[in-house]
Amino acid sequence: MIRLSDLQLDIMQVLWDAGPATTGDVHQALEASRGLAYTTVATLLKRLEDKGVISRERDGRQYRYTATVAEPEVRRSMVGSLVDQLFRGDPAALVSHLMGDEQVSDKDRARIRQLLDAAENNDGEERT
Amino acid sequence: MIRLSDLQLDIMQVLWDAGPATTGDVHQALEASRGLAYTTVATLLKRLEDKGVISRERDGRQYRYTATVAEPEVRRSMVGSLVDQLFRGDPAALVSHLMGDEQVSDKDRARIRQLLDAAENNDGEERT
DNA sequence: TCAGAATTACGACACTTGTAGAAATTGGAT
DNA sequence: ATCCAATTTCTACAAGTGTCGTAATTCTGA
Repeated sequence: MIRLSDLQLDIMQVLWDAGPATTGDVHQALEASRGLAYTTVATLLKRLEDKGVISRERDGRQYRYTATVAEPEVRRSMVGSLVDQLFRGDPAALVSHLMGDEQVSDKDRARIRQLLDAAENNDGEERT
Repeated sequence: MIRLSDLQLDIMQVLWDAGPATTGDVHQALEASRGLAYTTVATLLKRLEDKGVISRERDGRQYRYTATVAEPEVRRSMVGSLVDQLFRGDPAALVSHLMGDEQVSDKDRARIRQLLDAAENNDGEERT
């Protein structure tokens, strides 16, 4: 089970979005939102490598880091944990929660319905 | 924003499910799944109290702990974080993920649709 | 070739969490 | 009044995380 913290996720996001990146690239990408010291970013990258979720390859004087786990995989893992933790393993309960949450806009709710309808149609197709 | 770890959540779950409970009660409730030392449970409860998510009240020689945050509130908070973190703040993307996740059974998917249909009907009613 | 700028490596420190033993407290039975 | 068993408090330690500074290394332009 992969479990990443907020900050770790922010870094992975950079690698997922931009592909292989150097410490400097990541540092810059997070400049606005986080404003971390360059060396902090370097430390974080090293730890993520130790953890096995990214790898690096020399590129001139620097390293270029690449995610070795894909975003959907991390999502699966983390959403799964959350569902187990907070919804007794019942994904439908999570959706139910979402539909009743004021934090979720009506627009979002509408989109969720559309989405479900689309999925429903696909099933219909398959059964034909 | 409330953020609780697995173990912390397990403890809260006991308080949510069983209502006010003593250290011994919690210890026993988690015996099977966790097998923690009595004093470990005591430490955890103290920390949760420091954190402000539970309170305690003397009851004879012992304390009785009560959750001061409700389960839905913690769900809101934690699901919100997850959505921000992993789905760029888009709850529909989370549902989309759920619908495409092999981890989620067809039965679950069917239930989610039902659930959405029910919600849809309610909206219809309101508009009548 | 060699000095300076860029980059990496290493070490540090504070905080949180998981874990539990030792010490102190205390309510109740005798 | 006192002792015991239950309960709480205190202390501790190992991991993991957020955060950097200093030291070491290494290209590269002059």
